[in-house]
Amino acid sequence: MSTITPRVRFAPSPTGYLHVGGLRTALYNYLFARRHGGTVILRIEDTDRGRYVEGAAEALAETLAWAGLHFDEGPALGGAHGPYVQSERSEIYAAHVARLLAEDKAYRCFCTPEELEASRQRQIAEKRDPAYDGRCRRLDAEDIQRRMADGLPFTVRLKVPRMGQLQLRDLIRGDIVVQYDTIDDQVLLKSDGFPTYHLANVVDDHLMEITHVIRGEEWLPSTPKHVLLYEFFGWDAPEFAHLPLLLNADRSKLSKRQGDVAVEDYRAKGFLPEALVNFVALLGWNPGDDRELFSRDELAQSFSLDRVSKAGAVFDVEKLKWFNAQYLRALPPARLADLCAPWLRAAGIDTDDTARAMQVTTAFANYLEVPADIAPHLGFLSPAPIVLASDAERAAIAAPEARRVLTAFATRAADIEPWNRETIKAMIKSVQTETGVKGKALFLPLRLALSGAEHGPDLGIIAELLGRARTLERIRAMRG
RNA sequence: GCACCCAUCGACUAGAGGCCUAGGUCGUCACCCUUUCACGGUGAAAACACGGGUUCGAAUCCCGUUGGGUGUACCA
Repeated sequence: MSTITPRVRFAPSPTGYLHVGGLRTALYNYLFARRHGGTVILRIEDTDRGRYVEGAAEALAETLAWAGLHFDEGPALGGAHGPYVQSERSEIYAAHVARLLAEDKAYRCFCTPEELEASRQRQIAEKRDPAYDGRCRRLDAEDIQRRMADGLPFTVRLKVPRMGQLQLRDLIRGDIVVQYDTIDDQVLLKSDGFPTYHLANVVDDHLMEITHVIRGEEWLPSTPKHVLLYEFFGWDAPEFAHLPLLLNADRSKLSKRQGDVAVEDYRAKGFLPEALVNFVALLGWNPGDDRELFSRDELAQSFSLDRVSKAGAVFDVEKLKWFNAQYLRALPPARLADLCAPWLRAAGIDTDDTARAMQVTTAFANYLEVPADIAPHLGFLSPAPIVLASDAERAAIAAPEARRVLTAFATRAADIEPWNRETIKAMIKSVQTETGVKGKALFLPLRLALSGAEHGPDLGIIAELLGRARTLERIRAMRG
C-alpha cells in the first residue's frame, strides 16, 4: 500500500434512501481515511436524470451524519476539488470526451436504443454473447459529419482494443487478468449529454485526486473499463478495493422485498447508530481478535483493508438486535427515556416528568432490543382498574391463602421505608414468613392484584413503579 | 450462455502447512438463578463443498469439479 496520505470518497446516487450496503461502504472509506490521517469525500453521482429523486442527496447526507460519518469535502462542505455533484460537472466530462474522440480512443455511436435492443435479441437468439456489434466503430469521418449535420442523436463509446489483455490489482482480491475481447464498447456519454458512471467516475476520481477506490464488489466486472480509461487519459489509476457484498438470507445481493435495506428503516425502528455501525463494520471485516464491541473511534484505530474478507456476508438482523440491546442498556438514562418516550406516553406516563420517565425506562433497560420493546411491559401502569380475565385467576385470588397474603402485604407495605424494589422484595419475604405461604401461592395473588397478569416484570419493579399509594389501592381493590 | 469473483458451524467469522480432537460471537437447545418473563451464569449440538495432486504433514498451497454470487443497460 502506498505511503501517501489517502484521499477516498463515498459516491452514492441520490435515488431515494441510504442502503445499508452503502452505509458499510461509506464506513469503510471513512475508517480507512481516519486510520491513515487521510481525507474522505462525499460526491453525489446524479447523472441518471430518470432515477433522480428530489431531496435525496440531502437526505443521504443527513443519514450519514446520523451514523456519525463526517466528511471532509462534499456538496455542503465545499473543498478544493468541487463541485461535488456530478450534474454540475458536465463541461468537465464534455472536455474529456472530446479529448478521447480526438485521440481516437472513443467514437460516436448513432445506434438507437431500438436498434441496440433488436441486435441484442438477435444475438441471444443465435446463442451468441450479447455485446455491441461495433457497427458505428467503422463509420468514416464523412458519414459521421453527415449524421451530425442531420442532428441525429448519438452516444460516445469507449474504443476497447480488439486484442490483448489487461491486468489490474485489487487490494482485497489480488491480481485479475481480463481479455479485452470480453469487454464491451461501453457507452461513456449518453445521448442526453450526461456521462455514464464509468466516465464520470474515472474523471472525477482523477481530478479529485482519489488514491483508493473502495467500493462494492458489483463494480469489479466493470473495473477493467475504468482502468482502460485511466490508460487512455494517461493517468495513474488509483488503488482498488472491492468489498464483498451484503447478502439476503438466500445469499443474493441484499435487496428490498426480502427485508429492510434502508438505513432509515433501521433508524425508524429504533436501532442506534452506534449499534448499526458496529454491526455493519463486522460484516466483512474483523479485528483479528475476539473483540466485537467497537466504538467508531476504536474502529478507526483498528481498521485495515487487509483484514477485509472476500466472501459476501449475510445481513442477519438477529445479530444486529443483539448489538442494539448492548448499546441500549449502556445508554445514559435520560437518552434511553427519550428514545422510549412515545411508548411511555402511550402507556399514560407523563414524559415531561423526566425523573419518572427515567425511573420507568431504566427498570426495563435489560428487557429491550429496540425501544418499542418496552411497550408490552408497561401494561400494569395503566390507570384503569385491574380486571381479572379468567375464572382461574379470580379463584386464585379468592383463595383463603391469597387473602392472607394480600392482607399481610398491605399491612407491611404501609410502612416500609424507603419504597424500592429491594425493600419490597424483602418485605414479600417477610410476608412469606408470616403467612407460611410460599411459591406460586404467594406471588401469583400479588402479581394478579398489582398487574392483572400472570407474567410480567419482577414484582419488586412493578410495585416500585406503581408507587406505594397505587400499590395499596390495588391490593385493597382485590380484597374487595 | 459468456466474463469475473467467491467457498470453515443456521449466520458473522478466527485460522496465512504442524499450535485444529478447528476457536469466538449471534441464534438454537439444556441446566442454574428466578413466583413468571427478561437479564445473567454454565454447558451442549453445530462447519473445513467434493475429487485429485504437492508435502513427512493441508482447513491452510496447486489443479479440476460442484455450488453460489456479481456483471453482461444511453442504472449506478
